[in-house]
Amino acid sequence: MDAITESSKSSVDGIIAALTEAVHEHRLQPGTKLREDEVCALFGVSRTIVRQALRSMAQEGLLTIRKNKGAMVSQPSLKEAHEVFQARALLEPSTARAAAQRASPEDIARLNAHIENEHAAVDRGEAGLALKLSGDFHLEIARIADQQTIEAFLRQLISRSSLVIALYWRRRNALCESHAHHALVDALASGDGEAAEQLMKGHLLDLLSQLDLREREAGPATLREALKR
Amino acid sequence: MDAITESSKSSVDGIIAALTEAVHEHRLQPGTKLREDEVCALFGVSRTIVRQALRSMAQEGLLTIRKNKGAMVSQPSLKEAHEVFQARALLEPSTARAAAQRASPEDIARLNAHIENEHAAVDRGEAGLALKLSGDFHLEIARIADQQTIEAFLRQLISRSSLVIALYWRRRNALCESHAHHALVDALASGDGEAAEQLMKGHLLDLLSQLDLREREAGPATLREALKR
DNA sequence: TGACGTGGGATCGTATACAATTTTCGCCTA
DNA sequence: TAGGCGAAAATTGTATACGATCCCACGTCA
Repeated sequence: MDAITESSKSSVDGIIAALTEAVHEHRLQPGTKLREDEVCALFGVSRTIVRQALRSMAQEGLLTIRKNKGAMVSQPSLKEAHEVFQARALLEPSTARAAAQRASPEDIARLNAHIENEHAAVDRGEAGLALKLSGDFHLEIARIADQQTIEAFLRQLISRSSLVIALYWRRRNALCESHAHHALVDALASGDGEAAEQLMKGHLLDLLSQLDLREREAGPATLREALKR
Repeated sequence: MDAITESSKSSVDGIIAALTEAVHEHRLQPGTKLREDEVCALFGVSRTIVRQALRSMAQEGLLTIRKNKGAMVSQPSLKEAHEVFQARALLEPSTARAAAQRASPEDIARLNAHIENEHAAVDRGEAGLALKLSGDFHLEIARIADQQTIEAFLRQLISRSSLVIALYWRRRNALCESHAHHALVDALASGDGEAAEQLMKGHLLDLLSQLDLREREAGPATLREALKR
């Protein structure tokens, strides 16, 4: 975790933003422990502020706090991973449909700029940044749909998707989903809600298929079992 | 706010539970201000704990906190009210379908007991309690579907529905939705997912139709306008 | 030598003290 | 008497102090 020096409206929000970004970009891996004093030193605030930030992120599912054990980046189970993508499958397609109805030329321009940035990040080999931008793309669609409630849920689901991807991503190279994003923008630009809904549904299924969510066979139950040659 | 004396696993969780229940039962109305010291005195804890509880509830949308102004029970706008029910319409029908596949006899018994309690509360004229139980019924279905992620979202949406109902409910007497709940249980008991999904969809539309979510015409813009006879 | 217990350091949980901001109310003036 | 100014009270925001719990290493004893 590098030195982070930023000024924000609220110290708490700033810490949340910085830590969340680090998780989204996979600079903070699932399982990483976040000691309060350490975060205090990094941001130059008291534990009061840091604890507010950590609790807030825990409520969003990004961190896990166990009593007297501190906070760590969450490690979603297989079941949780499935649930996250099932929830996204319920929310995002119809949101894309609504966005198609409302998208302004400025919105389309912004989305295209987003895709540009994704490409640039991929070209520079910054996979983490590309992943974060990909998430932002999905969020932007909810914003265009003008659905703040769903947008808030989606923000949470996309955050947790980052964790799922960190844990269960199959091939490390291929993150070539910008094709799908491009097709989506086309549908949005032409106001074709039905197409946007179907494309989003397919895109999410595609993402899901690139995860390795098969049940791991449980490791040896006993030490004796583990050592049996 | 009455005296609340309960022991819970965590003080914070206890306060959240008590305050949330009070909001659900409409004993705490939208707009009510919650001063920290007041809550401290009621529960016999320090402000540290109370502030944790208030912030947590604010993140769920139940309270609104403005900097240096304190916390109050949220007053959802018309737009927010629409969004809450739109989100429920996306999540609940398919959750009911999933629940129909998984419901055990014990689950059905529990749901029927729920409906009994609702009836009893209505008979005793405790409208607030009946409303809370009605919300719990919907949550129970998500629990049966074994979808913890969606259940968490639904918990939030149902909480906020309580606020919407407090603000926009049309007739104060008729809360006769137990018919709908009964039909839903029948569908769940017979494992008919399709029927459960449709019933839930209809039930939510029915609820929505009982709200008065028409746009209020804006009041006179100027004082002069307001005084014009 | 290894298992167990114990002490100290590290870390988290809660309460309190202090600072900043807002609200209230009395007083003065036009 | 209405309005505005200002000081004090009330309330929230942040930091710090203290207590509880956990973790690890060291030492003792079989």
